[in-house]
Amino acid sequence: MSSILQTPQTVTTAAIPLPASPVNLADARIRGQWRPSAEQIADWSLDARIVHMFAEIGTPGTVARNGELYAEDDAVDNLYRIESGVIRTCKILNDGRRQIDGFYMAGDIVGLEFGRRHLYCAEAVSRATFRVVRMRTVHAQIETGGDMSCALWEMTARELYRSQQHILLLGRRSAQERVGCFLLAMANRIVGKDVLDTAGAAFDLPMSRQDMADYLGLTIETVSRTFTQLEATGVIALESARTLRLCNRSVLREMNG
Amino acid sequence: MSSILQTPQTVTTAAIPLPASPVNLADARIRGQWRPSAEQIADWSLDARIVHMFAEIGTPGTVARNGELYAEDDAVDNLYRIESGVIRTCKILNDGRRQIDGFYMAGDIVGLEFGRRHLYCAEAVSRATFRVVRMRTVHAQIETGGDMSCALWEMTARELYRSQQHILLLGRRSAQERVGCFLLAMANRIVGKDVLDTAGAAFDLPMSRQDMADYLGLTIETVSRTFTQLEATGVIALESARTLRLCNRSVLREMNG
DNA sequence: CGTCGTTTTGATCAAATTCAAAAAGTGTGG
DNA sequence: CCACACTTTTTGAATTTGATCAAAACGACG
Repeated sequence: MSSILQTPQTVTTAAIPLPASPVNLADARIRGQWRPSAEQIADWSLDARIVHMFAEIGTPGTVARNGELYAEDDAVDNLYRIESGVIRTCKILNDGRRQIDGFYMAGDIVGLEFGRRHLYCAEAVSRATFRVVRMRTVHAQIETGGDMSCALWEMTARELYRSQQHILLLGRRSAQERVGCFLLAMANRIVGKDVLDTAGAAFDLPMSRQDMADYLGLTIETVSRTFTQLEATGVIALESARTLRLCNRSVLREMNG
Repeated sequence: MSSILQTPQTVTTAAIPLPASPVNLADARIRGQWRPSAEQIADWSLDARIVHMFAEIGTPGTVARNGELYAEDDAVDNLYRIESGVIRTCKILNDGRRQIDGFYMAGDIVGLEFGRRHLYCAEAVSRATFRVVRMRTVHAQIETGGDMSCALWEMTARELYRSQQHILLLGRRSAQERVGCFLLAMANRIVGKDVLDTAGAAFDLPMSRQDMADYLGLTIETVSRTFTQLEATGVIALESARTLRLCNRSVLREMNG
């Protein structure tokens, strides 16, 4: 395919300056890992339509700790919106190794897959409450031509983003970095994004060391030891096994690469 | 819909300023990883609408080896459909560590993200040809109410599926298992799914050991040694560094867990 | 108080990385 | 076709990280 004409419009190379952007790139790079840039997040405002759908036609429910929302290979026919508690999605290899794919908390949507059957199961880390709608209903809404399918796309894209960050975490990071990134992300998630510099805010980790290990691709002992190290170096302070404070966020942020 | 753009475009490649840093640049990601169940795959027939869109309004283009389709943080404004060659998507941490997110081959769609800016860059493992359409055009199609948004959802869901498999690979598998799974997936992708038991078919790996290492979260040395081991145990046969045959697929399949 | 599940700590061990160098493969120009 | 430069791949030895095995400490709860 010999082409003589080069249209500079489409394909950019490293040599071509990026379009001017309000976002400081260096900054974006620093926090690239766990938090999408503010800009990115803004783009992803979850369609209010989804929220309303759950509020209006969702059926409330609860799961006890370790209870199952659905199992691996179950048909995909419900969509859940978590209202309280924490859900984990995970897969168990045939020799017993477990990989946790993600943790879902209030406001998160669980159960969204395009295929017919679930690849991962969904279980409650702690007792959780939620609302369910049937996928059939969601599909019906799509048929009506609203922008429901766009909302589904958005949600799936967000999941994809999380997965990609997770890949980065598992592929190229040390145990310290994994735990550090995880804690920073959890803190942001739990105490909120606005208290970035309120180093003092203590919060509770909802999941066990084993859950963290299975999310981070480490053993429970390594996770525990890493906590001890991070405490020894003053990066975090443990008030109890599950309650901690981030004392040095900049160190944690650096771990983000 | 008459095509507005018909001029083939070429991305200059030889001139791409790849810093000759000590950092090794490895290549990209694999589509069709880890075999979804046949059922799963069947559900995911890619909307023919997308294919036709590229055929009709896509602008052809090429990238040379190591050339860039887009960089990290570039605006998301094109969608690419690969026609030949291999593309990798990857991210480089600030200390030079690289993670390859996926490898894309003929028929795959590259560049799909919901956010405004790319999280990963896309580079050519080998000279590649493709067709581009502007995201703006795609969005316009969505507005018209067709099922384009459903197709986008489908594609994103497929990406998500692959990412999740990748997580499983990186989180809980040994070097041998990683390489084994990878080779099986590549063989399925390259020689086709129908020759599952044609153990003898030799095929070429399009990417370097470094690329594989960066995809698998290993070092290049470990990948190389693992090849040697797999050959020694008769699981694979290496005709040259890049050409191989899978001699014992059942062993490889077991590595999948 | 005793039991059970979780977390921490300790002592090895193994897998993968790192550092270093040789070998094999590619491309160029004479 | 060969020599030379350069890149990719393989191999070796030493080192490091995290895993494994084992047991103690801690906490919640009947």
